[in-house]
Amino acid sequence: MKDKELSSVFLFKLETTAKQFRRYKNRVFKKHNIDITSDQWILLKNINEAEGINQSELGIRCKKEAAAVTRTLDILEKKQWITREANPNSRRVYNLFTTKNGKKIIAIILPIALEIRTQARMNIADDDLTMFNRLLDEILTNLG
Amino acid sequence: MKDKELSSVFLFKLETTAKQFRRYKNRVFKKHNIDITSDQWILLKNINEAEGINQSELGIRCKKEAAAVTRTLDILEKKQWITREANPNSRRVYNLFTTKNGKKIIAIILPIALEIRTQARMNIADDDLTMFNRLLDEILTNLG
DNA sequence: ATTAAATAATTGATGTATCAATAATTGATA
DNA sequence: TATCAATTATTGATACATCAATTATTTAAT
Repeated sequence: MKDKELSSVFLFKLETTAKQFRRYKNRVFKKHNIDITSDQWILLKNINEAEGINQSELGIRCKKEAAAVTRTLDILEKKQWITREANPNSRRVYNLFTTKNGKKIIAIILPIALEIRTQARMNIADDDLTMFNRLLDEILTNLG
Repeated sequence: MKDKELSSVFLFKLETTAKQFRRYKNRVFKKHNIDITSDQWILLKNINEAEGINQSELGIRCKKEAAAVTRTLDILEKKQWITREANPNSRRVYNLFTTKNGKKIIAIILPIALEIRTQARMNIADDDLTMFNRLLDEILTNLG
């Protein structure tokens, strides 16, 4: 492949694959009749893994902007899967917790999420994934 | 790295890198005072590479849904960079063409787009890119 | 202690993604 | 040829991404 082609193809493919992955997750959730999106799931899971985390930390952890975090949390709150609790030490901060219902839906989704990951990496060896990760890191650095 | 980690890390990184790349492009365009987004650019460039193409073919080529194509073309049309011409053989179809202004902006953007690609693949060898492409194809197949 | 700077979260505006439904037209089939 | 199916494009609804601006609060500096 020519140089120019190689560079544009891999970047295009990077974007379309990421988009396809997101679409795939959303469809699998829907197929299981779970009313959640892939982005809502990322936040929900991460709150559960760090109960009490605040919004800005959650945004850093999930690589989402504060504005997006705010709005997606509104949805999760409406679904009663999380709560925002006032932080006793700072009135600016909300601490985030999953609710009982939240934990229920997490328990349902976890095995499905595993299936999704397994499917996505089918026929790809660990070594290749490691290499893949390294290249993604390199690209991220380049775009830093 | 543990198996589970490896699988979830690489998928997360795939998505965040794609997102970062998109953000990067938009910022570079803005920095050059060019009023275009990365998605508008993809469509504009592809119309130019296949003048007369119709919307559904353009969508396939750019891996975008018809609805998204329609709306982004509305924007490009408003900016007077493209036109939708009635197809004489089928009243359902519009043929897409870049305008004079469209070609002007394309000429301005092309070298910038090259810079972006060059920056993104800095310090990455062709062989690695080829391998990277193969893995992306594999993942795409898995999610097909 | 006051003022200035930084931080946490929200809101508004615009653009894109996706699904679902629809309109208009064309193609296939019986 | 009349009907049914497929195709092309659009629109509506909802969610997310991003930038910019704003509010409220906290921290730092003078």
